[in-house]
Amino acid sequence: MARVRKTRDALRSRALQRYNRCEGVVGKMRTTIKDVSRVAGVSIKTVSRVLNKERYVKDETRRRVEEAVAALSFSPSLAARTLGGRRSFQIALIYDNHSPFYIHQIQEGVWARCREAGVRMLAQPADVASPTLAAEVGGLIDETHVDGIILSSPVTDSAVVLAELERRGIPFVRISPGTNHAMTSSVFMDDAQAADDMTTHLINDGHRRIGFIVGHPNHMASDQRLFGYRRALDRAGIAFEPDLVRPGLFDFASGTAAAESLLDLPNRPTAIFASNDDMAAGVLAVAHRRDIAVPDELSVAGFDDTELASAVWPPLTTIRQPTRDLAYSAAALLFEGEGTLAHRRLQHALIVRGSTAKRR
Amino acid sequence: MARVRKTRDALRSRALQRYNRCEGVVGKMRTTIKDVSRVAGVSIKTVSRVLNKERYVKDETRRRVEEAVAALSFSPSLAARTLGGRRSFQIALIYDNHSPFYIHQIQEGVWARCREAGVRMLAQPADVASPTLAAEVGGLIDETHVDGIILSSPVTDSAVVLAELERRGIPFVRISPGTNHAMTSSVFMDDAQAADDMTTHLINDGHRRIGFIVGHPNHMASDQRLFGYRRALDRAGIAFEPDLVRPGLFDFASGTAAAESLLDLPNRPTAIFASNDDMAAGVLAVAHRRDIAVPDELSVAGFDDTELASAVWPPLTTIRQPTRDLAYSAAALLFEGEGTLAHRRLQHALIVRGSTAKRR
DNA sequence: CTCGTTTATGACAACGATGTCTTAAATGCT
DNA sequence: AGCATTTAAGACATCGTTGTCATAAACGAG
Repeated sequence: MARVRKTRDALRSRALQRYNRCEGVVGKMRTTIKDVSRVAGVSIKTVSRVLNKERYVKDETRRRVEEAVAALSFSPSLAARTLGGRRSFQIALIYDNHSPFYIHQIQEGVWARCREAGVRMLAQPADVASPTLAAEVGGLIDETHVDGIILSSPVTDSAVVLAELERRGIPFVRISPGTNHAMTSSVFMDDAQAADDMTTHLINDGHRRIGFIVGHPNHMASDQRLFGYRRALDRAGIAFEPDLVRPGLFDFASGTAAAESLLDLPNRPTAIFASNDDMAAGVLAVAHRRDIAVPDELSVAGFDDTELASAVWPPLTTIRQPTRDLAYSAAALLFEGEGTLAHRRLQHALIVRGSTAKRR
Repeated sequence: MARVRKTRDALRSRALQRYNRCEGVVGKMRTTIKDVSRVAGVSIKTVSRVLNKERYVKDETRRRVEEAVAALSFSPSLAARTLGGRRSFQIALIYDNHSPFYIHQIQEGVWARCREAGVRMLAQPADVASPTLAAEVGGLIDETHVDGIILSSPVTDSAVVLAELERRGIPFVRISPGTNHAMTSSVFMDDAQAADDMTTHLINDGHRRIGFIVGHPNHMASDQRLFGYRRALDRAGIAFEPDLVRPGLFDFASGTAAAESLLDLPNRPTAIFASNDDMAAGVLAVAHRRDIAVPDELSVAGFDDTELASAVWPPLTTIRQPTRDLAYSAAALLFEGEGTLAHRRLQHALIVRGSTAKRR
């Protein structure tokens, strides 16, 4: 037995040497499963089995193959796997979001889960306003054979994209969708409740005139945050004043514009709640420019708790949205979900920092 | 002639109908080049020629094929193209950078150029400190067959990665490399000159004690910026004081830490120049906290001109680094370069905003 | 001890494109 | 008109895996 083993090992070792020599001479040919099978002394199918952790491989055989893989530092061709098999080991993350912080966290979260699963992530920017969006998504799927898709807001609510995905029956998960919650798998937080929490916090601080800057109209979350703001006012018995609500686009510039007009009001608000941190930073800038002390004369609140929230002065009271975790969970759902419908709600948190204070 | 044409068209039209019917019945089989060839009434090779814009296809034939492609909304399988052909229509962008703003712009730029070229971009986070980095990059190349690679700082200066890429002879371009400029294709700006410009600007404003916060030690640009700072001091005949230089990590927290210690000095600086905007924002926060007026009592300067620079108060005087353009150019170089060595230097700009002022 | 079942492995086709080679028709030149 | 060259299109092998099927050995039950 030991004798036989030794001979076999010797044979394999010689095969390895031959292989190495060849590589030196011929130049650079790709290392393939065939090379591995030769070195390990098994068929390519067996190597494939080991690679895919299939059953019915003897421990001893598995060991030999794994050794060969390591010795040749072999990485199987995704293209071949995709073409031959039923999986592509790739998923796509489709987003159209203009906040770098936000999408950075989304990418991070999805990527982390993909890495664990040994799956590649294709980050795909898109334009929800484009009339060719559905075709582009379809093309992406055809080209790459992705096994699944993760949609980030606002692509989550593009009817044409959803229809295209349904038509193809490709698994997908939505991150913070605004519509049809029940129809597809998704991960989300309660935007309305979060906005309600923040508004209530401001009310508890004695504020009665609270300005609100709405988010980008493409994002369903914008409506929900506005809804939460109104609900909190209602509950507190404070009349809703349309004048105190201004449109925004989730970016700094629209935040400053909205702040200017809010602070121009004859009876200006004592607090401004912006639908995200970027716009809240815009409010802070306007306040500074006009020498309005924050938080003494004006409380300012944001939403998202991106890095920006702590980078401005004073640091923003904001809602911590578990962005990275949402993304991670979305990927997890995609991998574990196996086509079943599932939902995951993650908790938000009210983060109180220096930009808000009791009304004086 | 017209008769023949008509008959042909009729035949093709019927083929298309048959195809559509089949799809309805059988379910969802991928649309392949074969389907296109059937509908267009040509061989698959001819379709392939049209797809790849090869010569030797009659205009009339090309038209027919293009019509068929459109009618079936066919997108060729990247996996098959990769496996069969010599190109993969994919490149990888490898980065390890903790500033979301920065990498967002890098991704944006590379992606824009890729889109023009009809090439997919694989965004690949990495860890320069990881001992397995080279192996991971090698694995990436083997798995995906990428046609080329773009390296973003600090991966640009990982000796093991560079060696791996050279060994494989895969085309690559570096964005803002710190070392061996001449050896590989790259796009960059003059970090030393930019830091020199900023320092000189502060000196011209009457500042003599200028604090400096160094960037992340992994980034070669950090050294160069420090070098530019020293050069400007030298030229102005100002003695270099090691006490005025503090280490940083390119993030907000390290900026505040450095600022704290600089402002604790018995004879504190009248200006602080941070090696990037995130750290400069940290300086601003500390100044606010200590009630040090910016820019009246303290001038603060950043570097990069990310969105953060305009989102803080006062907006930062900074160096505009053409990040997006660097990335775009890097991709352009990769596509046009054809293996030749090339370099592209892009201009930086000194952006003066409210965070710096003449020394009082 | 025999027979069905599980375990373990290999042979071979298939995936959907491109590369190479072949062939036929059209064109240009004497 | 005759021949070389260019243009145009197809047949078929190929890329590197996985899926399917076949087959042999080991195992368990009666």
